[in-house]
Amino acid sequence: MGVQIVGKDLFMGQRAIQANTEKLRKAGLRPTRQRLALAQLLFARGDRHVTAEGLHEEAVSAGVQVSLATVYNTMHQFTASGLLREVTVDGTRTYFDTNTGDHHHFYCQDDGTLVDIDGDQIEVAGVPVPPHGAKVDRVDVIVRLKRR
Amino acid sequence: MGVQIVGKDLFMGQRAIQANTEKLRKAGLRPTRQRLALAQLLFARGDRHVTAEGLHEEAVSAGVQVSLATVYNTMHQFTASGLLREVTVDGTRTYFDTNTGDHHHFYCQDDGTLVDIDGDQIEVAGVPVPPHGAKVDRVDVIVRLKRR
DNA sequence: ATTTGTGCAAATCGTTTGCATCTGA
DNA sequence: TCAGATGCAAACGATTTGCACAAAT
Repeated sequence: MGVQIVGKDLFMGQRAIQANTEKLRKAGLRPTRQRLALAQLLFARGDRHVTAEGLHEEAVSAGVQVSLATVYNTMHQFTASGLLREVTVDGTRTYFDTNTGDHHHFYCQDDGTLVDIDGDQIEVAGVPVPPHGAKVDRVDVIVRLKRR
Repeated sequence: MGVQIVGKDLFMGQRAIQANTEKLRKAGLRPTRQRLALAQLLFARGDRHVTAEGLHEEAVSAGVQVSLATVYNTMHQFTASGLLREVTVDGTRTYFDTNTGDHHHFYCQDDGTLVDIDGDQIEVAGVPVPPHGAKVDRVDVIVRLKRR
């Protein structure tokens, strides 16, 4: 007991299933097996930065049966529902961030690593008034790092 | 007089050719016909944000014979030489910015437009010390806009 | 039962590369 | 002359899409 079989995937505890089910429901998404499993991988351990490809590999090696296309779809749905946030730093790959709060990023250009910077730490002053008919959606600060 | 034929392209004045030739030489690049033409398109009128695809179209409709592959190569060479700067905002396309000085950007998410924000205007305070062995290469601020 | 999600494989898009051919110094 | 630049077309990798099938309410 305490472990329920989700399809063929037995890595989620009863608690986790309930928590994620509720999280998905609140976001207006049906708690399917794949979404539950992906949510578990994404949200179980703190803040993460993942690519679709990366999450797919993780899922597969955790024994979750899910296609790469579904991972892409799911991550976009999660993003649209506010469960994830897209981070664009590199052009060649899209990162998804499980931290949807106010924060910024270090981006290590040498190895493609992302590290959060708390929103409280950085202050951006002097943002000009947006052009006519537009309003500020978000301000992203990316601190690009290179090897010393 | 005043207009020299560059291959089949007669849109560059003698002055422009000389100016761009020198600019390329200083950057350590041989002033070929294509590079001269692209430099002219890029640098003739103030600060610009261009995609490779966009610049290629411009070149073609200006009567410049150049392939898309060469435009890509050239823009990367210009970037490596400090004549251009790459701006990553969208993931699906790479923008090149003729403004290589200290500045930031408005990004209009609805139509993909970029607008410069002067470096003096914005101040970023509180950037944490970079992780071990890394140093700050650059700080990018992207103000994402949406329609009001 | 009806709506919504999933998987697969093919299509797409921007970008890069290999290589034979030109061209500027 | 001859390193360096160009063009073309093919290769590429990440992402998206169309559609038949499966699962959730």
